Amino acid sequence: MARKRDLRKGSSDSLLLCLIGQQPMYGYQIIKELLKRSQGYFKFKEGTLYPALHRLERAGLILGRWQTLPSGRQRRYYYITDKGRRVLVVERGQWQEFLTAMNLIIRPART
Amino acid sequence: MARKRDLRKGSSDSLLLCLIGQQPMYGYQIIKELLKRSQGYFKFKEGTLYPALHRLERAGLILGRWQTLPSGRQRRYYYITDKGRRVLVVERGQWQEFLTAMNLIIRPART
DNA sequence: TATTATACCTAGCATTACTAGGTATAATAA
DNA sequence: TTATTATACCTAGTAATGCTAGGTATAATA
Repeated sequence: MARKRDLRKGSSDSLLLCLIGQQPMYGYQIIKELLKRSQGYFKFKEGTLYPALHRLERAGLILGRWQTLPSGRQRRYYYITDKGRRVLVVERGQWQEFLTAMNLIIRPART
Repeated sequence: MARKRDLRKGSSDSLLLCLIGQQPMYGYQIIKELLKRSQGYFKFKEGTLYPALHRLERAGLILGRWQTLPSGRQRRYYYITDKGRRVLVVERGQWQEFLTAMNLIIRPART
């Protein structure tokens, strides 16, 4: 049972949208940021992250722009779109509903 | 984006294990109970539930026993096993860790 | 008699996290 | 100088799982 892996299913896209909503970021940076901010919990793999970013961009929730550093290195920065912000609000609500429902089962009120 | 569906991925098995740990139940009853206790949130489909129960049984976390009602109708009651209880404790911890990590990203402490 | 509720099951689809590979440059260590 | 590590992007294919859509069968109700 790959529990930890599966727990993340369905929350990854929201997590990325939320993070990019706080500040534009590029892929490699997102991996490092999630690792740091979650105190080591979220170890996103590239095979998870990049396809997820492409999904979000195809859905119009984020927008990627190539940026060239003085060194010549290329980075693709992602920005949240207006649509992305609207979806983020909805997803926050859905996340809360999900938590509420989970708690009703996991911690049933004593009768 | 099938968000609600995906949010459940990875939590379904734990949810079922938790419920059966509270009281032995049969499949049809579990669907009704989850719907009732979650105030309408968890609408488990049969195509989700029964394969999940079989997974849990194959993993030795629950045990199914056929029971015949006076009417002659057959029900398969599932009981949590000792192994199931141990796994449940672990999964509870993993769930909490996951929530903690999510909150660190979603609700970053103001600096 | 027809419909609904009960009660179980499964094959196949869609989605997604991950493995394992690839390309390329810059910085650092040996 | 050369090798390694870090940075920075990408994708094909695999495994896992929720769901659709079908199936079987009985009991209760309209």
